Amino acid sequence: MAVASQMSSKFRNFSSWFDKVLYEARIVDDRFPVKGFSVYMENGTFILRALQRMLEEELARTGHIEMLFPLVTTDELFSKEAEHIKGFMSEVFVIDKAGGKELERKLIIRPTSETIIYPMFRLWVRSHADLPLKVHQSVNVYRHETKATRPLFRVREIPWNEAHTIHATASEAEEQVREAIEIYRKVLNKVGVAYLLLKRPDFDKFAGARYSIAFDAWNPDGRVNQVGTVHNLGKNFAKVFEIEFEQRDGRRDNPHQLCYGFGYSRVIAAVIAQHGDDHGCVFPSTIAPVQVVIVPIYFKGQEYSILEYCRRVLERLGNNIRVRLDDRDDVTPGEKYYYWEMLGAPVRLEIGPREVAEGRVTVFRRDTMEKRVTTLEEVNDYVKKLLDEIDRNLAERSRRMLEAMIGDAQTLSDAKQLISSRRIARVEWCGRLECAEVIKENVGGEIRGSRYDIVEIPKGGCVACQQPAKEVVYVARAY
RNA sequence: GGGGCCGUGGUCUAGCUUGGUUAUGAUACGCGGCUUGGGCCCGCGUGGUCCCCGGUUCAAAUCCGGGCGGCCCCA
Repeated sequence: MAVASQMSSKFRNFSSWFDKVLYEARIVDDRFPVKGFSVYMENGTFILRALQRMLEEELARTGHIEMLFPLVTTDELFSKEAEHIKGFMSEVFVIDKAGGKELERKLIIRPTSETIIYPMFRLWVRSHADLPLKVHQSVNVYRHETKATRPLFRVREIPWNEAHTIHATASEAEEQVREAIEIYRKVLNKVGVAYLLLKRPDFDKFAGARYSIAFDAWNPDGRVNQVGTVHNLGKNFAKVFEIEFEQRDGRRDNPHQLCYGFGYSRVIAAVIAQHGDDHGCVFPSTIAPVQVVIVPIYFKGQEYSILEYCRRVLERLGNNIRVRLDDRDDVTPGEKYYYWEMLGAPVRLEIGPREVAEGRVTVFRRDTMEKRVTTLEEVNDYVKKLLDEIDRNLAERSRRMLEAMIGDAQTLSDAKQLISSRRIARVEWCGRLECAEVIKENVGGEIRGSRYDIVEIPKGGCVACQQPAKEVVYVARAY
């Protein structure tokens, strides 16, 4: 109950807290005059690239090859898979003019790249020896969101990584689902983002998929933030795109396919939203643009010796730590503290006459706002350990917050109570669409799915109809 | 999809109800001085299509219509 009633202002007024932080921490500038399109400033870009590197490293390690596919498809290709087109048509950007003239063949800007990549897969895949084929690309996709756009969360230009794989058998495809989940899990762990791993209900799966698994990150306003999804497409797309391969026994068949996507901008949003506080961003060391900032505290006449000592600390920290010496002399230390706290630097070293005299360094950790003291000799080890400790603490704190946000509900009104107090409701459901609609209408949140990572067995009746429940599902408002 | 609120220097904001001097203040920015252990202080200076288009009026930041953009609530 007392989950977040008090605490920082991100829980009280998430939108204005978030907008202010994005702007002041120089993550994105959302003042670009086209709705849903924003500018990634230096820190946003740094973090995006850092996430990209981490993810692509995992993808490469697991045998994914990187390619780059075109931005556009045709409406003929786009319309091949019936469910797919139904799911995306309403939010697609179309180019129908070029050079002032109507195009005889309209172009569709990718909202996702199945219809761009799969015609090529048809050409490339010949035999079982070509499989598995695992391809990925980090690109922007475009969706004309009709609901209110929100910076990083719901935008019309979406930076993400999408992977597309082809497999000979259903069980290999199943195995690939697990690998994909593991890849995303690793990256999200490195930045301490806590999420629910959910199998989406049938009515909410990816358009054209057999089933969809999603990573829903928690958010201070109670809405969940889908940061990644893994879809098992079965043979649906292979059939309509006529992808075939020759098996060992010479028979031809359609292969099984997966596609999975990892939303960079939404992960950035999750990191900021989950770890941030009243002072601004709190970044884990894995993605912090500046991991350690050194703030000299000058005193008249001692500027030189203090700065000299700072440089010695800087040298000891070596090249493996992203460290910055803030040697501005027209800004007071206090102002620098606020500045670097807003920017989310995990560690700050304060160095004034005391430290110089005693051969010590005062160490401030951003996550808990605590200060400790170490020595010049030990500063490197101390800081390295502390950075790891901060990463662990952020992840742990965020995970606990997620757990605290989840509440069990036996009745619709209990569930409604949970949703309106910005929490996530766990309920039992019979699996019928009518009841999903009843839940949505009466509770104010939608069924996001059932746990994929653990088994939860329903013990009672559906929260809506009281008939025997088939699954335990999570209900929340969503971005 | 329905309803409500809002848009004023880079940022936040007063003024709008009841139209009428040079659009208010803070912050930021630039220069100088003083300071430096949590946003210090003093002086001088820069910075505005009052979101856009149209209308009403002698006169519009202010009233009306439309558009664009943002926030919130409901479905």
